[in-house]
Amino acid sequence: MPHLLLKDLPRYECLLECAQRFPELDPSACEAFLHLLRTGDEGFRVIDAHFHSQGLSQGRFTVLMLLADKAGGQSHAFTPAQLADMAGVTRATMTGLVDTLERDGMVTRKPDPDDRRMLFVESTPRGQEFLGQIMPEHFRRISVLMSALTEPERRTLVRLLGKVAAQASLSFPATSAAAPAS
Amino acid sequence: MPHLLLKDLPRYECLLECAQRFPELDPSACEAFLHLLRTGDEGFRVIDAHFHSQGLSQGRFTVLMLLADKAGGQSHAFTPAQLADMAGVTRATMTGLVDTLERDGMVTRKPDPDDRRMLFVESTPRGQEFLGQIMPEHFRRISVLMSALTEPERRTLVRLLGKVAAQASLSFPATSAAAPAS
DNA sequence: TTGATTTAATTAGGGGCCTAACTGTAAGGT
DNA sequence: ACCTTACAGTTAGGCCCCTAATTAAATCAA
Repeated sequence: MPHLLLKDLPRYECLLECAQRFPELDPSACEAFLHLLRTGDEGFRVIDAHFHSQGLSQGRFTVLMLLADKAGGQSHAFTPAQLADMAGVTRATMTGLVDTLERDGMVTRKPDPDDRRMLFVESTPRGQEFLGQIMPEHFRRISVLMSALTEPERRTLVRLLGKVAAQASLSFPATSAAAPAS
Repeated sequence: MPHLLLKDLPRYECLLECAQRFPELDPSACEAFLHLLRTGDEGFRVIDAHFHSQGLSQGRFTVLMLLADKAGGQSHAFTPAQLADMAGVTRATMTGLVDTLERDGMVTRKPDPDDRRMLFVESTPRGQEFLGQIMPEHFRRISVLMSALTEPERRTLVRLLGKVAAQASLSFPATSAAAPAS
């Protein structure tokens, strides 16, 4: 599940040594990159452990969140295609997520009376209630995690991460995944 | 595969609104956390797309890296248990990774003459050569990604990420995965 | 020697994600 | 009407990761 499969990050001297064989290796870039992946994994691990202890997965949690977007306790209704697009997964994956959530009574599928190809996914009261029980601990974990940083540090982190994310989208667009040729 | 299943991060006002329902929600903490997960995902996506275009996965790449640790082109030899420990995956997962790598001629299993329960995994010359072809582009991608940051910014990022990772390990130790009750 | 315990690797089965192929429905051209 | 195209959701099959059970071998105690 983790992005980075290394329990211990290589030491900086190791990167320097490796850079002698590979001139493309920028040691400080590599170091920052490894820290990024590892810290992202750690953060994910913390919230994912909570989800799993509640029988949830990141994907199912996201779907419940998207369906619960409105305040007031009323549920949104989206088509699987809309959900897949918002969550950034394929429609096939969304079918599986909705299958599991429906099996557990968290959401329901309702046919669209106007277009028989389509259907709407809605959160059930039970799904809403379940989400409401999960969220406080979820937010608490995030707060604890980020309590390591002061407010100015958080702003700095967001700014630096934003630069990297922008660079990624710019230099390696997500569309078509792996487009080597041309 | 991604950690964060949200194409677009919620706007800050949205977090503020949500915080009225959930007092545990620390908006600036949440914002920083979401940026961390998203940027980690983006970075991973960039290198993973490269791996996939070469028929590799993150796990198999890591195994090849671990086996190629020595300079001079000679391969290390580790047991599956050692590899699993270094990579931070289970032994069962390592069995599968070595299976695939062996099928593709990248590594070989060699029995331990002293202990017939054990075996050593070694990289083949083909595996070494393949890795040598992959690495330059791998490092180039990391360099491009991190070219968004200056040297001082990289150091700041590493420092801030280190704080968060330390907090994660401290407050939510990895051992036992989900340990809710004290 | 024999039996119990520990340890190595594997197998079995499951979940989540993917791509590609399929089914049913709507819409457009002739 | 008819046929083609486009599009909704699903199914089929695969990879990667997991946990739990299994098999084989070493070790230790009677």
